[in-house]
Amino acid sequence: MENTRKTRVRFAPSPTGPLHIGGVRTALFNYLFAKKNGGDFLLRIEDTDSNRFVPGAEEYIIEAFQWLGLPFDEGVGIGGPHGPYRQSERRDIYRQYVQQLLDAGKAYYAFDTPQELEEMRKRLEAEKSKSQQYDASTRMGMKNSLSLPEAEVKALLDAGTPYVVRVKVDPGRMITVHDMIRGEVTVNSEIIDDKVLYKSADDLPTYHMANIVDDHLMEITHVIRGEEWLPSAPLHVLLYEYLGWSDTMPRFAHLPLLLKPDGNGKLSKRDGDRLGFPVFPLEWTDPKTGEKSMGYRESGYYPEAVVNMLAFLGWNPGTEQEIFSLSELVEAFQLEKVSKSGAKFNLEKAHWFNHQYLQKQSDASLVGSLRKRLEESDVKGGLTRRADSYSDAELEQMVHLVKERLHFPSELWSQLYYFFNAPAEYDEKVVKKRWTEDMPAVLGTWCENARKLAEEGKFTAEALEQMTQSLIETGGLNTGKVYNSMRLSLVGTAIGPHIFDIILLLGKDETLARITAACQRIGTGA
RNA sequence: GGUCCGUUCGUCUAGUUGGCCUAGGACGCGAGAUUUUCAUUCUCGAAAUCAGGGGUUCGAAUCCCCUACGGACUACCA
Repeated sequence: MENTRKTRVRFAPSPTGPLHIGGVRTALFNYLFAKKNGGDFLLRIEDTDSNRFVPGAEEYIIEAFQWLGLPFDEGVGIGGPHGPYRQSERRDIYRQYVQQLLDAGKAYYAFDTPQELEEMRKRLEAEKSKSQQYDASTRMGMKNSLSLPEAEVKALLDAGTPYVVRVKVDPGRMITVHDMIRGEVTVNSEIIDDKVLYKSADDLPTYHMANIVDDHLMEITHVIRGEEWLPSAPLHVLLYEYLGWSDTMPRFAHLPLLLKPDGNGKLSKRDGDRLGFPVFPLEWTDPKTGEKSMGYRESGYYPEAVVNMLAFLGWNPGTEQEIFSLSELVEAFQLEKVSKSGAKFNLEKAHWFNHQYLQKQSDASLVGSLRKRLEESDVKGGLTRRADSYSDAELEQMVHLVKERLHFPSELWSQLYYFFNAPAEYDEKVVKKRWTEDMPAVLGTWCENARKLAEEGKFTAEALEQMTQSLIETGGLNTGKVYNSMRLSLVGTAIGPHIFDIILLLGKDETLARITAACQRIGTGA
């Protein structure tokens, strides 16, 4: 029977804010598992807490997965035969199953007010009682349909007294969860409390109830979620039993947590702010405070790189391959290979992954972001030529020169700015180390030679290099000093690709102008 | 406090049927090579007595027990 069911998994976030990167990883593992097994990947929105609802969060989640390239087969935004997929729209469905539990004596009404619950906890704490929970050992002292006479319960109900429905957990049973990652986890039912299943506050079930009902109705075969759910998994197993669904209960897999890069503990939004890296896939602006949080997309990450990096946090194929496309990940993925312990997020490695994916991009595809930055500079002024005078082909050649050293497209400008701005000043250290008194004369000759070559139509890398070499040889000059002085004149400091590549892209006129300017300014200024 | 989960280089991890592990790879770090510079690239290197302690065994990172430490959970939140 197990074999005949199609694999179906779900990602079930709450719309309480932007999607955390840990949530993205949970979703990714669900996706990989589903696709590996030819199954479905659903999106269900768990909005049973009206207090924490944040406008825009649902849209954010959908957009994030579009950007990441992890499409859902079914769910909010797509539809499907098991809808609605938003829990707030499933009230009537839940009510029916809560009633079933009530009728079967597996759940009961409780009328305790928040203050009364608070008092109970304080009292039990003062008594140093082993457990401070609402359970078999305490429920008879509270106001509920188990402790109160039937007539009183009916009167309370008829009067419209607010109530919750709690699950009735009988003590003394061993409940075991078969976790695909951790193996068997067994607990005594006495440590499970009579959790609230149905809230009076917003007339909706709690996570525990909604989750079980939906997973059953949506024919979910595997529940793959974060480790924070492991402690409540036995309750869920019990609920499947109470509802009579044990035979189709999904298999569980609890994923290790994503930890802070430094110290211990769960990765949080604050860590991102503190350490300056994105914790969310997309940029997010808090609708209440207007506070902005950075996103991977806006920071220049490639979605494929984010996916690849996330896949390797807590999972490993067991081979030495690290760069995986999505389809390769699907192919290689095995839930059994997910590690048990939490994984610290590593920013350096994230950069490295992005570097790898940036190298796969074509030069032409990077021209756009260079041009955008160029146009911004043009507005500020100070460029040697107007932004629109540069052709795509020209920019593409520049991109080609520096691509291999980039981690992000945004670094293009810091690697290429000198093509667009003549040096405003010259790096003093380089001047001291490389520039000699005879340099103006040497470079003056060089300029004359270059001009001659240009007249002969031989302003090429080969010819220029040959000319420079013979100039050095005949003059008995120091190679490093000459080349670096040229670089200093052209760039302003000692960085960049091969000097003749720079010269060719700068063009004859700009090259000669910059060298001439350097000879005058460095000679006289210092 | 209670319950549960976890613990191999700084970090992510390989290792899962005990011997091929004097513990492998990657990121980062260091050195060297190449280069006119910076970066890239390449090569080499440092880096885990496998949390600690007891067993079992001819032999343990791998099996068992204990301890320590870390984490999660313990709401009418998910």
